[in-house]
Amino acid sequence: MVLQRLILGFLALKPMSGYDLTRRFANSVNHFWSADKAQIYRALAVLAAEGWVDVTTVPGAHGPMRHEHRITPAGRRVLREWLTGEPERQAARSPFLARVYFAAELSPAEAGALVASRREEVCAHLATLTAIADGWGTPDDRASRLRRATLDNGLRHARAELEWLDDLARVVA
Amino acid sequence: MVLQRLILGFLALKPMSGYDLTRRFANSVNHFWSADKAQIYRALAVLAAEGWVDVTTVPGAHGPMRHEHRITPAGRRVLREWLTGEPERQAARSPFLARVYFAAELSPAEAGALVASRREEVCAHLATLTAIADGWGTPDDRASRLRRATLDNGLRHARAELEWLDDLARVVA
DNA sequence: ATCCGCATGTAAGTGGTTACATGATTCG
DNA sequence: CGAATCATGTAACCACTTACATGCGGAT
Repeated sequence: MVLQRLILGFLALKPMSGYDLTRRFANSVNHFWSADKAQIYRALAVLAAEGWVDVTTVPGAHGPMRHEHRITPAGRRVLREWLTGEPERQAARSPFLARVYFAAELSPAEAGALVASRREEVCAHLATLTAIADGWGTPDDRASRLRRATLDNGLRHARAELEWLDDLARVVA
Repeated sequence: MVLQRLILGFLALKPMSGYDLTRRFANSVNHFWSADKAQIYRALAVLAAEGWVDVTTVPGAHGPMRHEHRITPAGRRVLREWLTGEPERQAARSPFLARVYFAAELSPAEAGALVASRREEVCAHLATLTAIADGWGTPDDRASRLRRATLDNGLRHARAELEWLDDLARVVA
């Protein structure tokens, strides 16, 4: 569902092939939504069947044929309805917190290693987000500011996680 | 995988039935892992088939028969291996950030409503976590402090989200 | 020739959700 | 007598992941 809507969002900007969308997902929304090509091709088939996109086959600039997907008026309606509709609730699922919950089974040293490895992951993630933000540059219009806000969200949460890890390090010791 | 390990974690504390586990999930780890009974019963069948739990049928105190699941030494080994093993990476997926990313399709008023409704959700979540924390009382041993830390994680992230929403409100206006 | 990037998809499996289905006991 | 709680599960479906499979065109 959300994946379909995200694809409609991208196609509202310009027509794209499954390949284009796969790259887009990888380098512009990957910090809050990951999707691989198997999923994307399937979702595109559904969108076409629903009449939310039209598909035309065009010769690729260098290589095989491209299937270009263009959003239809019905597709735009669906996109708007999603944006203004009821929020979907996401089930909380954190494998790391699951480990922390049962970390009393571990020695202080082992628990410390668990926390340390998490800290490294979060630092790496923070660095990734910062690099993406630098790459995007300073946002100048409303759309850019909103896209940038999704990155800031990740940055804030990463910093919150690091602060919490500092507390946790004291608990496991 | 993680669900199976969580169940082993609970069974390491004491033997339980699928019903017991369902309630446990609902009222002690729901803030970082949700699981419904259909999943839990399926996972228990797998754990039994792997030889990580033993099942005995005992008469229920009031009602039908209970299937009591007891962790085996092999099960304890699997639990320990999970706790000390490589961290599983979780795919980021936030339906709300997905909307924000494409919120330029909305009017300022509509985008404002989106942000406001999110704020209410987060406030409600914060209240829920606070209530759970009050219900648990002050942790006195290591295990309790670790369990409590999983709640503190949620509290920190909820507060970070609220701060970010304040920034976002300025962007959409 | 061979590898890389472009471009398309299918198949099998895992994990999670929702709805269905049954039946006992206890309390009002 | 009916509703709630205890207690068990199955079936169908949806979303996501991983691996497989194919083939063109351009660069080394």
